[in-house]
Amino acid sequence: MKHVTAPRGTFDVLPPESAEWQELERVIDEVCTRFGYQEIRTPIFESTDVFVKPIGEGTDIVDKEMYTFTDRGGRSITLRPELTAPVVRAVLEHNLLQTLPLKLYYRGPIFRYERPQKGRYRQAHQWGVECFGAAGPEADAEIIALGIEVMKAIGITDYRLEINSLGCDACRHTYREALVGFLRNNADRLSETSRERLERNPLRILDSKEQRDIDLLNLAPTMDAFLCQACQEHFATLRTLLERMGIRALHNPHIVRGLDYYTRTVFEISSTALGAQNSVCGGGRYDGLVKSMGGPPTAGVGLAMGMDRMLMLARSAKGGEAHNGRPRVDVVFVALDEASALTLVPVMHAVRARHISADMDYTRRHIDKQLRAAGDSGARYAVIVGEDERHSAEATIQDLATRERSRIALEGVVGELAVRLRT
RNA sequence: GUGAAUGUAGCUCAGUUGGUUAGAGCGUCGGUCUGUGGCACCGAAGGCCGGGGGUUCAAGUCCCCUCAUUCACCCCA
Repeated sequence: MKHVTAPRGTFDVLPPESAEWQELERVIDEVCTRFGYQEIRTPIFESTDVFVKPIGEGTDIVDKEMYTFTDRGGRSITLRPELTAPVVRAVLEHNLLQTLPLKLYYRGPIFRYERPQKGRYRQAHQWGVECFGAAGPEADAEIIALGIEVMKAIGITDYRLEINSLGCDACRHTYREALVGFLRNNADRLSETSRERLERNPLRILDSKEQRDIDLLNLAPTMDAFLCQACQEHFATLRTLLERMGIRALHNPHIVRGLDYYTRTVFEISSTALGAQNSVCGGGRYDGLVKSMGGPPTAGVGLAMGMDRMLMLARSAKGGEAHNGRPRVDVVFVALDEASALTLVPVMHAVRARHISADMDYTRRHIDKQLRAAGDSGARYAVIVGEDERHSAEATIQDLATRERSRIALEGVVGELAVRLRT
């Protein structure tokens, strides 16, 4: 094994697994479109500034996880670690906020320099949606519903949706003071890492996994008591809407999210099937983000889902299927000699032109082997031509499930297959 | 970035207290069957035992380093 290998934390997607990715991408496109979102594609890399301010200094992503380098022109460039900030950048650059509300979705790779683990990669893949210009809770509800719709469509049923409100700038600030005050007084009961966070990013302590932190937090003041009237109403209406849409959401006052730009609604979807990396989806409202990036004050809500993790969940829900590594087509053409192959190639081309999937084994091996491979691959029909058929301008069509054979004129093959496969 | 476990054929894994030429099942390819599959039987290809160094008469096996994966922490998708 002296080959060059894929870089740490990256992976190749090979067939037949690549088909699962195509299916997931198709579902994302379909559902987002159905909900009135349009796709946006932004560059894989951006100016480093795009991420530093919006995500926030002091967050792990900015402090130690970004792939940042200087290009030949001396510019600081970063491989995108998430997509909300690049989307906002593009929206402002092209003045898309002229027509509100603006509803966009995206999917693609993101990069974070982390120690790899199951469900955590240096090149990961996310899809997500962003809705700009809608301040009301209907937008929050729509986005959560959209996320769940996508999960349902690929067969994920075992998950947990948790929501919380962080309040607006005003009420969050008062809460923050209260929380910090309380934690300072009890600093000796906090874990070491949380004591450090007390100065840099105190809200993050809320979702600590340390038992001693959890115990202490049960006594700490909670956000609910500090929400202003408007924030309270927003959150209450969101919960009512979700309930009326048949979406069960648990209120977890300890959800805070890792990025600085969230306001009011935050939510997370997780599954125990993923081990320690149990979060599949995260999102929330970021009413201050657009303005902080130099745009007009604009409300925004969004969500991001990890495609790698979704596929892991979809797989564990389905269970493994056996494949023999061959492409799956409906019709397999079998030529018994060179002349037959030359006769069959144009016929196969015509079949493919009729949107019927077809393939032919060009190795010209023994008919036994060809039929066996055809059967294993899951094909429905074999079209066989050898010396006999060629002399009478015919082909043998065999139903691979029933083994029934019949001979028909070569020129009738396309029509016959079209009819048989339609049922 | 911290701690731990594991790396043997394309895949899943055996390989004893160090001891001839490193094995099995599945898969792949060929044959039994000069033109009709899934079964069966026979055969073949495929390995610097993750990489490097060391101990030893002798290393897949013991020691050190390194790379990768997995698990937990951290963090998040």
